[in-house]
Amino acid sequence: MRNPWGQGERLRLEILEAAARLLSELGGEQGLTIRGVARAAGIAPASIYQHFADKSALVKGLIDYDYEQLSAAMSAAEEQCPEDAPLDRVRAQMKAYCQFALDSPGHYRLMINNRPVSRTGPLIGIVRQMIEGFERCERAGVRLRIPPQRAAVMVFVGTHGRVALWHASEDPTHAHAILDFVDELVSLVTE
Amino acid sequence: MRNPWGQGERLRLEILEAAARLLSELGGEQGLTIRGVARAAGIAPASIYQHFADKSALVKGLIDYDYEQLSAAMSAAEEQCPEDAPLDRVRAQMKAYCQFALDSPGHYRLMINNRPVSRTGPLIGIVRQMIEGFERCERAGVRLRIPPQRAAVMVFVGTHGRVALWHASEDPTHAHAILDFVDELVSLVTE
DNA sequence: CAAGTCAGTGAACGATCGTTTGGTGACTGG
DNA sequence: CCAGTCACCAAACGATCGTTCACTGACTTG
Repeated sequence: MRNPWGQGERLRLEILEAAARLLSELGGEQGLTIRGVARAAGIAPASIYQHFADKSALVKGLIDYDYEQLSAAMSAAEEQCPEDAPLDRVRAQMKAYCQFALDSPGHYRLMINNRPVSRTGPLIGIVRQMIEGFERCERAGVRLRIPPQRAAVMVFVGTHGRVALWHASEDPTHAHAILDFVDELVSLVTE
Repeated sequence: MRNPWGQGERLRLEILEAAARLLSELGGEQGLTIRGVARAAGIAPASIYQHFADKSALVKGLIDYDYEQLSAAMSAAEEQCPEDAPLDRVRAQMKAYCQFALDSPGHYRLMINNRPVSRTGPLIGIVRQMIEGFERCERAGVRLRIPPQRAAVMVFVGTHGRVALWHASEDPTHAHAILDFVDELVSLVTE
């Protein structure tokens, strides 16, 4: 008997990567089909079902895959900032969030719209990360106009709104405008 | 020859209203089909094509219909506020915007996602309305922390972000939380 | 009354989708 | 070598979709 975790798991990942590639090309979940993913992965549609129970399982796997990428990007951006500049760390985190949304609009929309924003979902984890960031700011002496929880929600929600409208735009302004918006949001919640 | 603008235009409206009803029930454009609209309107699917060239024309008509409703609701809310309280007028406008998005999530998402946010689109008109509101505030002596254009964009974008996340939530908090968020946004851009 | 116009319809076409099935070929342990 | 296991696939099924077409019946016009 062959080891089911050797080739098996590797192909599962290859399918997810093919799905991610396809979603990036499509720019939306319209057209993200079993047949399309199979074509992108170079296998037969029926083979998908060897690794995923059904389409919703594949989409769920893809979303988990994407959240890992986003979370890693945000952590990396944070750790690239000096420890003694907590506000810069918050800004860097949020800008990494934006960069992901700008680079992969299809993925971003899929994550937001196809995964209920529950109190235990991955999005809430990101917000909590932001809250901790603002709490560190306050402890470091940064004056906030509102409590750190509210500041984090405000910056996060505002950023999401800006990114969502950018996605809906037919004439996307340059990315730096979205990143500047993050700075503007942060400066609004600080004194 | 019968007058083509008698029964004809009336049935066009009935189809649009049936489509609006269906979209409200569905909660999303998934399932908003020619066949479904025809069933909701009590006619045959083929009859739709007597009034709309194709499905995209019907959707476009529905979106226009929705923007009229939203714009009217915002204007009505504004005019219900006293003339000498410009900040309250801005708040009332934005809350009417929220109320529409909360009452008709399917319509709201359709409007945002299926109509490119161009410099001449209906959404920009709403933003412009907000800008004028904040300019009136400034002339009336209200102190803003940022220029009125930026304040309007900030409040509008933040509100959209909050509403969009509410739509994605599986456990929708009560509507007043979203309306409070508008107040919080306004208080952030004022001194 | 006859001719013409037009909204409305039932039935079908072609495409696309998720999913299932039965079989094939490569590889395994004994 | 042989029986067993498993990944993989071609083909098909059933459903749903947008759209087209030939036809009908009611109405208007002359």
